[in-house]
Formats: sequence, structure tokens, C-alpha cells
Amino acid sequence: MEIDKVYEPQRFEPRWAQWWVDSGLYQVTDNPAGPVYSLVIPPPNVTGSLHMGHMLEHTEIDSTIRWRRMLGESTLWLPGTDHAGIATQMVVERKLAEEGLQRRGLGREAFEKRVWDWKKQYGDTIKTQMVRLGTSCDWSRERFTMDEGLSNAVREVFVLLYEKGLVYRGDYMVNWCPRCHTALSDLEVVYDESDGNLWHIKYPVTGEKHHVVIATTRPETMLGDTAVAIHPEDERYAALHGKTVRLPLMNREIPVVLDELADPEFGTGVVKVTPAHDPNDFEAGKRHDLPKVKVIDETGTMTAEAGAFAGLDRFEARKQVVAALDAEGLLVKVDAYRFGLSKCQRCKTVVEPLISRQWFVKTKPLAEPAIRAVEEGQIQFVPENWTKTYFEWMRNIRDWCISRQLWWGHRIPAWHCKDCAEVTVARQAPERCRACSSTNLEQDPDVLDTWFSSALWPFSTMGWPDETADLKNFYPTSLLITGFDILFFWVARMVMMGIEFMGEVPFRQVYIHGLVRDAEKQKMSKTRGNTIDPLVVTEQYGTDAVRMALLLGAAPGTDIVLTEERMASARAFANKIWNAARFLFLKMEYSGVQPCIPEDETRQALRPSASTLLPALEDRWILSRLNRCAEQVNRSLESYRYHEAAQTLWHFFWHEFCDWYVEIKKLRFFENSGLNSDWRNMLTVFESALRLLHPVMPFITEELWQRLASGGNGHPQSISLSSYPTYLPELTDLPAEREMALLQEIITSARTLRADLKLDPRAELNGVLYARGDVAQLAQAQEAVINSLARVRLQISEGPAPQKAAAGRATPEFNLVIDVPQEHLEAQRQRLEKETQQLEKLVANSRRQLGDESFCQRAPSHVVEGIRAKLSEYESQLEKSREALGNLS
RNA sequence: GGGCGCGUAGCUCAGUUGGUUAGAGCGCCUGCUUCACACGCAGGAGGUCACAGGUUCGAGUCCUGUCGCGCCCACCA
Repeated sequence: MEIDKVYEPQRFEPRWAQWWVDSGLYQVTDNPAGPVYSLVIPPPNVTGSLHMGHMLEHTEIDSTIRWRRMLGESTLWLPGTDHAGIATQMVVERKLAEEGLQRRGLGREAFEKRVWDWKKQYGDTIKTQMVRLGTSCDWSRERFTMDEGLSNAVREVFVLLYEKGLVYRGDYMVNWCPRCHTALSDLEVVYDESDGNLWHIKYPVTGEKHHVVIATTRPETMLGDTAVAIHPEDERYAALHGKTVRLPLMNREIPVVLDELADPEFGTGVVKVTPAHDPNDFEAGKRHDLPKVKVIDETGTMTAEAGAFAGLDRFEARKQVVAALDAEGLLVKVDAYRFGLSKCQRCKTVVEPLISRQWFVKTKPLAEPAIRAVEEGQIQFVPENWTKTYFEWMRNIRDWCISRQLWWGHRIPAWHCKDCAEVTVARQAPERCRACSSTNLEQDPDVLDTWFSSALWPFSTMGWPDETADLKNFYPTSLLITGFDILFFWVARMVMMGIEFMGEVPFRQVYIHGLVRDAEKQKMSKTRGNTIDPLVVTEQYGTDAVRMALLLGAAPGTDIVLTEERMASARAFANKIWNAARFLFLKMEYSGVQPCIPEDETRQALRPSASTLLPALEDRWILSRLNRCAEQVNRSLESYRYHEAAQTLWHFFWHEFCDWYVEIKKLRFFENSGLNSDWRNMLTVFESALRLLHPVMPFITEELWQRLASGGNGHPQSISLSSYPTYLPELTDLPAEREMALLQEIITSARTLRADLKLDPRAELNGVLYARGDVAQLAQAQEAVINSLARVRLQISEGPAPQKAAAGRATPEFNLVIDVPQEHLEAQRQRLEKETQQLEKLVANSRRQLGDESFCQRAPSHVVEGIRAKLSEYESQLEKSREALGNLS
């Protein structure tokens, strides 16, 4: 069998599976029985997985598209209607840029046609599909944000909500992005701490000589002021009650109103009220029935209402307003001031609060059951501290502005009558206005927030509103895996919509993983330019290595730091697996052993008794360890402790299987080409380890497993279809583990002596191992192993160690004495002195504890006994060390 | 302002309910071309677990405070 010295993932990965990098699922394509979908990381009790977020993906959409493209047509492109939407959007934006087109001015129809063309072109990479375990379903159906099925669901939900009075249209102060020309939800606004000014401006009191001073960060909005407010209990301004002031520049008379809006502590205690351009002022305006004067329009330009300033850009207007005020002597002072500037999440343009007519969802009635569901434990968060965050948000939830003035997305199923202005909401385009029966109707040009359709994802992907078999089988699913950054955008809204329309929560558990960070702990993002390109690193290190690196860092509740170093060491691990296999294959070839995976019931083969010959110590030991490893890995996966699972596997395979087991087996093979039991056990353990590793490293394990299987029985199926190793209590072999530990200690002692005494690494050492009873027997039985792994020639003696031992190492169980030339004795003295010091410390520490009466009385007896036992060990070791030290002088 | 979280080896992080000598990977030092693997093997150094109190027989782990750092939400004329 030909097998290279170094594992090259690029050669083997494409061969097996279209893969899915992080954690959800992947597809095995070469299976004769047809495509099979296996759940990789989520625990076995998961019946279906809603999974979109991915450690790399959700931080870097652009890369996602590239992942997909690389994966090819039959790739399972895991879910996310909305992310398909976002992906589509990005493709579209890029294409537009390439063709030098502006979205605006293209016209909706032409635009949509173009988008459709591109979607067809990119369809394979950005299609959205629902994934489930072990069932066949219609994979060919493409579910774009704008496709039929989803559109139906969206319209249905919108209409139902509307009929229940949960959707309404209203004039509202919205966050408006003058660049994107759309309203933004609160969540899409980001705050940026910025340096600004606080301008103090005089407003003359009508008919009097004095004036009030107001402070503002946005002087241009004063053109739209329709009142000034003072706090009702602010006695400084009691005289102003019922008065009016003259608005500078506009020469308009505006009232002084009493309102809590004014904070006596801040500034001068007088605040200007601009209902059309500030959310708080808007509310105050409603309280006092103030007119709304709109001085800034949707493009950020001053309107005709701004008088002399009409037509200016809002920032230019600010300068000119300030200059004009200054010229009139109304500018009192300008203070530097830092404040949070609200900006558009997408383009970072300063958001303009504007009044506009938008569609809203009333969230309170939806949020209440969603809160209860979590309170009652119908949904659990992992890690659970996210529950608190969830509650925090849900209990303070605000109505959700769902209309967007964008091109892509689902159009709102509402039609405006051009004759009577009535709005008709319907599933299909209505023929007539419901009020005046006019046929002169026009559909609302707005589209829905992309998260609106995302919120329906758990059921819309399964055919809702039809009562499909999928819905029956898979709703609710058991697990949602996602990142915390979309907890509110997506998760909370799925819960609300799920309960509202399905009457049940959409998933039972929500696993919230960390975000991928770079070495500087920065969130990866395109703007920072610190993205690790998945294509590049996968090419470089292999998918398996990238997966392993991600998982090793995936402790719940923490972010994932992904570094080149970590991926490099994961690649080394893959190479280690590869070379362990290489060793096996070469030896099998040499010995004429047929590679053979024990029949499907591999677990049965794990029984030592299955061998015709008595298993050797190392066999009993490794089978016991394998069993423990399986136990630990299963438990870790079940509790979402992926990093722990990865680490357990790593340690078992590398440091137990390779470092000890294989090394000992080398000796067996060297002696006699191996016995049947040697081969059988080794293959069993290796094969089981592959299966245990498979979810983490699907490709290399599949490749090796296939190679093992191909020499054996019939045509191989996929490793992913084989059973996952689980814990079998009867396989735990404590005596074997104890004996092996002892054997390891003997060998390590000899190696340490050699290194510490700087003895020739190539030379075989002579020495005597003094031990009694069982230990002596073990050493006797494993003499060959000891001699070979430690490169020594030891005699085993049951007698007492000689008083005049030259160099050695003592433990409670044995005393290892090595013949060393005179010139190495100084080194021996140094190590003995160090050892003695350490032991003295330990002895003193243990004695102090045991001397503490209250400790002995109150601590559980096993703890006290443990220390007592340790103490006597330390003491005897210390004694031996001192003796040896004495012998040297 | 409200909420969540972090501070453990040079670096990146683990450390499940408090219990014997606090772990891993990378890096570092020493030695080794040992017939699977130098993406390797063997051995080793390195930590007063941010600081100060408290609870406890016993604290990296629980409580309080201080300092430093991060994130989320709300808001600021």
C-alpha cells in the first residue's frame, strides 16, 4: 500500500466529502446508498439541528461565499434564509460595482431581473436548504429570500399579524440612514464616541429684554424648533411659565413648555424642542401637541422649511447656522463635548432621526410568551448566563420597525389606494381597494427587514403554512447553534414567531459559541482587514486541522482565538494520525497481515476476551484507556464542551496510543511479526480511535478508515455510518491501568536518569531494579519492554537496595540503580539535592496539615487518609534520597 | 446609567459541584537523522492563579471591596 510520509490534506479531502467546516453537518457523497447526512458535532440526542452561525461564517460573510463556492454544487449549504439573502445582496452589490451600475436609477424591474440572473449563476453556492438527520428530502428546492415558498410564508405571517392588530403603520421617529435611504431598527444603529461641540445659544424671551440660553450639539436643528422646555419644578425659570420665546434666524414665536424632558442638572436647564428631528423631542411634542417642522430631508439636505438654509447639506447648514447666530450675537459660547454619535451599522453614515411612516410589529404581546418559555425551561441557553441577557432585552423590548426602503427583500403585502389612500393588506394582489373599490392600487414600495423572514426560518423552511410531514417531524428541533451577536436579531425573534405561529418553541436548546478572534483578540472583520481567509488556511493546513484548531479553542462562554500556530499544531496532529497509520500499513504489509476492520459490531471486538490469545498488558491497558476516552468524549460532546472532547482525543491518540502503545507493539512486531492478538487489538484500537476522531477530523479519518476497510470485507461504507464508540463499563481494566502506570514510571525513571546524568544517549545502560512482590513480577514480565523503551539492561532483584548505590532513583515501589562512570556523579548529586529539597517541602507541608487538629476532625476521612498515605511515601522517598546523597560523599 | 464577563507559565487559553504536588498547546532550554512521523522522539525550565480583605479545617474555585480590561443594552441638550 502506497502511503506518503507527510499527510497532504489537499489530496484527500476533496475525495471524501463535501464538507462543512465548523460543526453542523456534512454530506458524504460517495455512498452507494445515496447521500447521507450525519450530525458531526452536536450530541447524539439531537434530532435536528438548526444551524447557521458558524465561527468563521458569521463574522465574515464574504468568506462564506467563498467557502461555498469552493465546496461545489452538491454541497450542503447550511441554512439561513436571511444569510442567503445577505449573501445574495453582497453578490449583487459586487456585480453592480463590477458593471459600474448604480442601484438607484436602475428601476426596480430591471434591477430584479438582473438579480435573478445572478442568483441563477450563484445559486449553487448560496442556496438555502433545510437540513435534517437521516431523512431524505427535497434538496433541489432553492429557497432564496425572494423565492416562492418563503415569500408565501412571509406574506402569510404579515397578514396574520396584521389581522391580529400586531402589525401597524405609523408615523414614527425612525433612525434614517441618508446614504442607504432606509429606516434602520434600533439594533442596526451603532454608537460611536465622538468629539463634538456644545453650542450655547440665546433665545430672546418675547416682549422682554432678557433671554434664555439653550445648549445643543446640533444647532442646525434649531431651525425646526417648535418650543423650548423647562422642568416644571425648576424654580429658576418659574417666571417663564406661559411665556414664549423668539426663535432666532427663523423669527418664529415658540412657546415655553413645562416638561420632564428638561433636566435641571444639565446645561442651562432649558432645552430646545425639535419634534421632527429628535426621538425625545418627538415624544415631548406629542405631549404638548407641538407642530413638527421638518428641516432635513431623507438625503440629509435642508428643506424649504429651513428658510435661508434650504438646499444645504446638513453639516454645511450647521456651520452656517452657527456663523449666522454668531453674527447676530446670539452665540454665547462653544464647549468641546464628547458624545455618542449614532451611525448606520452598515455604512457608518451618521444617522438622521426623521419622522416617517413605517410598518411596525407590536412586540410586547409576542415577547411575553417568549419570556415565559425560557423561564419555564422550554428553551435552555448554553452557557446559561445568556438567559439573563435574553431576559434583559425581552423585558425592555420596543416595537420593531420592519419596513425597509431597500431593493432586495420581501415586499410588504400592502396596497395603497391612489384614490382614497386606504391601505389593503392581502396575501395576493387585490383587485380593488377595500374601502372605495377603486382599482387604482399600488403596492407599498418598501420591503421587510431581512430578519423578519429569518424569524420564520424554523418553520418556513419546512413548508409552513402547509401542514407538511417535515413540520410534523422536525418542529420543534432540539438545538440551535449560533453566535451571541445575533441573539436578539435572530434567536429571540425566532422564538417569538415560533410560539405565535406554531404554538410551540422552535428549538429546545440554544448553544451560543464564541466569535472567532485573531491573535490580537479582535473580532474578525473585513474593515479591519484581519480576516483569516478560510480558503487560504484550509489550503495550507487542511480542513481537519482548521476544524481541530477551532474546536480546541471553543470553550463555552469564551471567544475563539484562531491563530496560525494553533492550526499548524493541529496539522501536526493530523500528520501524526497519518503516520501512525503509515506504520500500521507498512508493518501489515511486511507481516502479511490483511487489514481488517472487525465486522460492524466493532464494539464487541473491543472485548479482550474476543482474542484467541491472552491479551498483553499493553492491550488491556489501551483498551481500557480507549474506553475511558470514549466515555469522556461522549460526555463532553453532550455537554457542549467541545474543546474538552478535542483535547481528550488529542491526548489519547498522541500520548497514549502513539507514545506508549505503538512503541511497545513495535517490540512485539520486531520479535515475531506480531501475534494474532497483537494485530487484532491494535487494529481495533486504531479503528475505534478513527471513529472517535471522525466528527472532529472527518477527512483524514474517512481516508484511513476506507484504506483499512478496503482490504477487508466487501465494499466499504462510510465511517460516518459506523457506530460511534461509547463507554462500556466492563472494559475498564483498573489492574492493567495500575500496572501500566508503574511500567511507565520505571521506564521514565531510567530515561530521566540518563538525561540528568548526561549519559550517552546511544549507550545501553546497565543497572538493577530493586523491587518486591507484584512490582518485581511485573518488571520481570515486562523486562523486554523496559529494556527496549528505556534502552537499558536491567537485572531485577527482590533484595534490598545496596547501601552504596552509585546512582539511582527511588520511588515507593521500586529503586532503580544505574551503573555510571565516576565522572557523572556530580550530576547525580545535583539531582539528588534538588529532589531532596522538593521532598522536604512536601513532607513539611503534609505534616503541617496533619498536625492541624481541626483539619483532621473536620475534613472528610478520605482526604485525611490520602494525605497520611502520601506523607509516608514522601518520608520513605526522602529517606532514600538522603541515603543516596550520603553515599555519594 | 443598567447588564454580562474577563485578569492563571513568555504567548493563547483550560481548570465541571472548594480537597493531595494548578494543566494543555505554542514558544524556550538540553540531547537525539532510534528502521511511522524533525509536522518527529526523549528529558527539562518556567506560575506568591491581578490586588486587599472575608467565609472555611482547607480557596485559582465561594463572598465583599480595589485596580486594570472587554462586550452588550439604554441614553446624553
